[in-house]
Amino acid sequence: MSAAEKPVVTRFAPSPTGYLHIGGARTALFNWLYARGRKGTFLLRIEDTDRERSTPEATAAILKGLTWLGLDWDGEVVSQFARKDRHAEVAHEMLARGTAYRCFSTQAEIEAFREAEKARGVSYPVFLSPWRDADPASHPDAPYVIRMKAPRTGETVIDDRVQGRVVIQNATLDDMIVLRSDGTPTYMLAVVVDDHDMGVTHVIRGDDHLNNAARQQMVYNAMGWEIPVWAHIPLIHGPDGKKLSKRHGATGLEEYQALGYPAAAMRNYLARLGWSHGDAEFFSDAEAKAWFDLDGIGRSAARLDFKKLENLSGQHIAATPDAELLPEIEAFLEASGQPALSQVQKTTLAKGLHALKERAKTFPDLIEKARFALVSRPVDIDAAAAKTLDPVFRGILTELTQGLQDASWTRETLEGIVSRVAGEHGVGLGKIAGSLRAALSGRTVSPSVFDMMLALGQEETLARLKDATA
RNA sequence: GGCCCGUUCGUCUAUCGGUUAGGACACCAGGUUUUCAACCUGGGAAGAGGGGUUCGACUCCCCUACGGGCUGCCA
Repeated sequence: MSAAEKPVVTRFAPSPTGYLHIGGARTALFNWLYARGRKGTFLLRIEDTDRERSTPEATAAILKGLTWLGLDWDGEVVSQFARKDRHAEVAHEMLARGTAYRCFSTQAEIEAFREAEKARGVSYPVFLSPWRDADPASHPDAPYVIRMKAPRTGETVIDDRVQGRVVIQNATLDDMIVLRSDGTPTYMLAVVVDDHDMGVTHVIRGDDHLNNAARQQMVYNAMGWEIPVWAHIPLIHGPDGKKLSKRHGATGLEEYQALGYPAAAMRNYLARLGWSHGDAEFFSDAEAKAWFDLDGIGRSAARLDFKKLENLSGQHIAATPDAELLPEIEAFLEASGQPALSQVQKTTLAKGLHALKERAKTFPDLIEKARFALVSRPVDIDAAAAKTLDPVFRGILTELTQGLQDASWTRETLEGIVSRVAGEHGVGLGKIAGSLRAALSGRTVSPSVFDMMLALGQEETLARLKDATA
């Protein structure tokens, strides 16, 4: 059974040298969707073999980011560093099989070689170790690295599900080091050993690894292991088409959380970046899992488009049931360091949510629009709103207040009363709504006045009206 | 420098030799409306350039340009 026929096992393997990059998040999403849509397994491995740059904080940030994005992994998180003995073991097995050899060339010698070659005009100096076929009896008692005995001629073909058939001339590749002189494994060895041991069937990763795949495939061959299905996906660029960097603002996943995009919207947006399923733009996780396929992945780099993310965000907020939305809003408040909602605020917000979510694009946007429900009396009325509360309209509002005193608190009744009062005074509904809006929210921009009255309740509504007309 | 990958509206993309090159976001105009949004209708907007192959190329091949990646005892 080939890797393509076995139960799917994918993995996300970030190196813990910083926050979870938006590009990495998408790679994780693709792996997750592929596995989850096929009843497969999605594993997580932290590539922490670079002891200089790896930090526990970065690992924690990555796990936190994935958790927020809703990408759950199976089993324990694997630490690549913890598996170093296994890596060394494989390197020595390669030695025993004759597919690797000890190389005693020093870094200084190799550097000197490269310099000399370049000076001679050789543009791609391939270091050929003199120890490749040396008699072990001639080995000095000195530090050495273990190099893979790579084929010198012919070509290595990467059969990639996204990039197609990619051919690399073996002559352009040197004998890569699999085990350093200090006995630690290099990345090229570690990934292969780990992917093999973890049973990974599909390697879905950024195309910055496309060239590496050729050398890694050689390790699979050297060990007689089955080659996984390769799928090298294009990278994500900033809005300007250039490589993603700090300068573009939001490059870390946690920044998107702080910006107030729902995780569901993030998954939807990221999935559409480089992948498509016909004309599907707005979809659920269930649909994404059912539709996601390697064939739908594009071959060119995509740019980040915050406008589209925002639009999708608004659609997801509107589509989320109130009962699920409220906890998400509270989580956002906490994540962005804002004060938690009081019981009263929560109750009022919950009642107005159905109307608010239709008009908000992000959580901060929703909070802003929910201002009327979050402030307490006396409501602060800004200058523009105060203009609508002139003596004439205050009189009308006073009358309206009386009319609302014993009203049954339903939309129909409220609309009836407000238009009746408007009619009696010969003013348009718009004018009276403006004053009402000012009294209830203190602003000239707010949700529908009826939605506000319903969310606020009779008691609070009347109290705010009395405050404004006093 | 070398090797590898890529190039359809401003952006994300559909198209898998024959379409008036479709959709979405954004933008513009109009409509609706108690404000703002939302919503509805309409509009402008694309195959990098040049050679082939073919009855016919956005689709296949080559070259150029541009963009990206790799080229470590980093991952």
